[in-house]
Amino acid sequence: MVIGKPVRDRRAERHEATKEEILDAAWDIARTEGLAAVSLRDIATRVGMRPPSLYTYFDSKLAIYDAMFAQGAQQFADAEPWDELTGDVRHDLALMFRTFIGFCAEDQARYQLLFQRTIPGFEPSPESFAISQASLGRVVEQLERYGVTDPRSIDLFTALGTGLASQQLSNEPGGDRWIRLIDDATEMYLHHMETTNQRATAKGRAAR
Amino acid sequence: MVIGKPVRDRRAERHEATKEEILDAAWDIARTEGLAAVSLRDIATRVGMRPPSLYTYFDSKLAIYDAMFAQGAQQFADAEPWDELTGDVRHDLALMFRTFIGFCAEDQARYQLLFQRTIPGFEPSPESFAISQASLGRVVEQLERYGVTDPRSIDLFTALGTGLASQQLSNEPGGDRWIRLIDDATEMYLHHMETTNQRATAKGRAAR
DNA sequence: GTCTATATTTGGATAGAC
DNA sequence: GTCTATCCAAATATAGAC
Repeated sequence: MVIGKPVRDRRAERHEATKEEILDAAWDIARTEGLAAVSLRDIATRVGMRPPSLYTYFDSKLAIYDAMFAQGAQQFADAEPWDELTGDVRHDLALMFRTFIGFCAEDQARYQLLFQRTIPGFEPSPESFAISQASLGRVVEQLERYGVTDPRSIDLFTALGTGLASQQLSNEPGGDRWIRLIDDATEMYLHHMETTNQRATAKGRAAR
Repeated sequence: MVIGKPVRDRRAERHEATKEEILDAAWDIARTEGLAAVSLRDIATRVGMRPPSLYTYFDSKLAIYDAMFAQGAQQFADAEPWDELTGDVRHDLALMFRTFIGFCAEDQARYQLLFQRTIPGFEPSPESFAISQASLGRVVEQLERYGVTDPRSIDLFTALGTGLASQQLSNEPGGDRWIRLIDDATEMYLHHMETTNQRATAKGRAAR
């Protein structure tokens, strides 16, 4: 009788689990001490290792930042609310704003890592960057479905979302002073769509 | 005959001049290597000193960051375009956007230091912070002159400006892709003013 | 896979001579 | 005011034993 190869690689699974644990510790530090304050020493302490042992899992500190970037970008992709779209422009735009701004406001460190260049020497690998680019692409596609095809209007949309998120985070982290402006911002942007060369879809207009 | 006290204190003047030199060096490093990469060692090298000598001028590294913050806030105050206002709402709002966004886009490091919390452990002293708060206050006053008294609308204004600046800096530093949207943003915001409880002043309306 | 030991660099800060 | 000397701590990273 022949013994088959095991289907699961328990060693690899364990390895992956430990990598996750290390990243969790790194996020903890980033959130409490600041993204730039992450150190191998502190990570090691939290996971109960000595610093050199981390090199079994990551090639360098920047590799850890990169893995964090990939995680954050994936979380962003997972947060996209495509299954909650109703076809009503007003509702759907507000939903997109809310999702983006909520995601940003949820975690300042993650926002810094994903959307700003704050760590000297760090930039995401092409693979990690691709994840976040894909998410942005889906936002653009969705806007286009509502007739927003002018690149300038798309840029204005992202600027509005970023502005609300950025102000919320830097002036009142944890609060909702700018989050509460999402409906106003949506209304304002809707009017912009209607008065430039943009057209809301028939369904979108009908729902008003 | 009595010899009067010297009017100028040459020693103090020299001291101030050296402080400026040190801050200039710090800005150079911040702009080329990143704000977080500023170190006493590098500053000292650039000004031709040994690191300990810097303590004659500043009590600590954070004190240097604080002095940089004060400088940046003062530059912001000086950049305010109050003498270029015409009384035309459209013109003046666009001018305010352009001034703010131009100021931000000019220097990423300065933007980071003034408007974001990116250096672990740093926060501006009350004196330095007051400088930037005063500038913001003058912006608010000006908006109020145009009838924008609703705090929510004021917050929406700052969010729009911040969003354009932020997107410009993080996606296309040195470019003008979002800067070119200022007139569109102004138009959009103007309509928001007109449709909420805001009123443009008679003079502002008349000029349209 | 984890450790000890170690290298190396960097960094902020102080003491005290000149 | 500037320097040397020094401290101390933190930080990333490697070598090699277990």
